Amino acid sequence: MAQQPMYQQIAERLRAQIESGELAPGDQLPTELELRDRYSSSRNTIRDAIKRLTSQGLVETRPGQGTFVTRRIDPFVTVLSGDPRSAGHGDEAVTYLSDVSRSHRDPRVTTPRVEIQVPSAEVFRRLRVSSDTQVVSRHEKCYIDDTPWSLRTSFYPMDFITKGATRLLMAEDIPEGTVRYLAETIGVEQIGYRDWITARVPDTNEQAFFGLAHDATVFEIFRTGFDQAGTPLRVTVTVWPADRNQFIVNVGDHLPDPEYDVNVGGDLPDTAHDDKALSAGQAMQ
Amino acid sequence: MAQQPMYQQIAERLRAQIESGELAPGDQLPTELELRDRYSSSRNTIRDAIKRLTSQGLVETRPGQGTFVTRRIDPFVTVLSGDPRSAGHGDEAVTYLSDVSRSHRDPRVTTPRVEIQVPSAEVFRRLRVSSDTQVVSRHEKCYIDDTPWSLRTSFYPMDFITKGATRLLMAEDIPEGTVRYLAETIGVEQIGYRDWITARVPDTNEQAFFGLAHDATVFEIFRTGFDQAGTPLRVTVTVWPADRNQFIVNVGDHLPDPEYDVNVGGDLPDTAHDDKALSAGQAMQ
DNA sequence: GCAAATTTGTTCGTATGTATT
DNA sequence: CAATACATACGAACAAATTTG
Repeated sequence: MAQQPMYQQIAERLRAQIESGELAPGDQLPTELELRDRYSSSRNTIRDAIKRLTSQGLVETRPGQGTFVTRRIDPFVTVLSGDPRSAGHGDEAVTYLSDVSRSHRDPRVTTPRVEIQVPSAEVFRRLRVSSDTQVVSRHEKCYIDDTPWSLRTSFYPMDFITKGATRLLMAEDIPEGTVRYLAETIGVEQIGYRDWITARVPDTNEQAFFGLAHDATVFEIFRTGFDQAGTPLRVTVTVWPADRNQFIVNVGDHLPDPEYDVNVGGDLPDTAHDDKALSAGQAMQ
Repeated sequence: MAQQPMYQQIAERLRAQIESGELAPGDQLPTELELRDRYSSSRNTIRDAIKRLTSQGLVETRPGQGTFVTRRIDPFVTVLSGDPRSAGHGDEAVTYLSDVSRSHRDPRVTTPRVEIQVPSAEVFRRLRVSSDTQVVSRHEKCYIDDTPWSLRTSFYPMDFITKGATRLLMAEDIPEGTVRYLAETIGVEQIGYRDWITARVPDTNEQAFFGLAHDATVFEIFRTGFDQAGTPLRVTVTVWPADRNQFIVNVGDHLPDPEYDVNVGGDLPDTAHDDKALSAGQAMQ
């Protein structure tokens, strides 16, 4: 029976203190030197233990300051199953997990940055243009309450411009939504869309914008809009940090309000994931 | 202009070799001692570099053997937007990214492990039972081609049993599906469901079952089924490793086949995420 | 505004343990 | 059993970021 390495044991003991509430969100952990003395080990072993907690999002370290128990953000909950004929990205309904903070939320989107470019393989496949074709891209940064929320880039075929949808090229918001604008201007109507959901680590830009560690997780959702002929009219790629975003898909009509799922039990759940209870339900046979 | 630390520079150089194909999937990297000599650093610095690549899923190390470029699994693609009246978890359509391997796929589900238990907070809130209520749980392990694919646990209210749906307690598959069984036996019909999508790190059981590192990512999807009265009739929690699973949500009718999104360009895309091309589209202003 | 103290980040060296071939 | 390769652990020194006096 091999015993666990020291740094994992220390990580477990610190984790227990965090999950028991002995170390509350926002609290500073003892310094590395204090922990070294407390656990009679070396500073490097303590650092290995803290790295484990960091990569699981339980703590975050700030150079020159210390290590702190992560304050979890009340997650933003986005409904992906919207109106097939109108929904662009940005038109999604956003719900919140807790009642208390709902009224304080303030979504904000930057003015789009417009580019003519040759898109990535993932995009041109979905837009069904050949790999050396230029397209129009519109890139926006989304915030809620000044917290970086998502990065969104939409791609449109170039011939929408030549057909008259010239406002796609303007670096300004299209208040009525690009879907309606395309319908009114060049008669291209969206009859539905498909979301393709993946997860990966953030690249350097995303780390900087969202303030994420290099080993954090982001959702990357590809939304392809289709017209009457089943032709893609748009591909929107949105990147969302997994530490502050969740998604809902409703299938069928007349479902109860999602918020009803949340607060019925009375108190809010722990902000941390309830690994223990779930593990009990899913223990190996 | 601060220069990057050595271990990050080395990680970048190794990453470049991997993404250029100079180091192909499955290839062994030079040993830590060889890399130490090649980059004139210490073994610990090399190990820090490799840790970065490991946490991003680019390489995996095997004690006693070496470090190898990750072979990416051809992802399993699951459609979440199914038939509102019938879909349980397990009835989803599964698509595959590449044509070549499609015919070789062989999904398999274990015999359910049935328990009477008090569920986690996340579950009892969604099932709308009070926090000390017992429910029936049915837990299954799902494989595709003998690759661990997902862990699924469904929770049903206890009074379904007393009303006559006793097969929920049997540790055996319900071939027609539990949704139809409940409709035929006790007249509880599902009119729709809601999926709630989150991502987190795997717990110890999940690491062991899926063969994941402690800092990998799993999707956790809560599916709540609702009956005619808008009452939850079932909550299914499914855990899917992010390295081998993607999801599709179709909104609107008559969308083209998802597979059409994939192979039109001819060749398959790189198995690695195309960070570069996307970053170019999303660079900071 | 500056210097000192504190705290984490990086890098090296070394030794020993464990897994695999 | 021996050789190889990664894993753990300790110690040390200096760098960089932040706070404090």
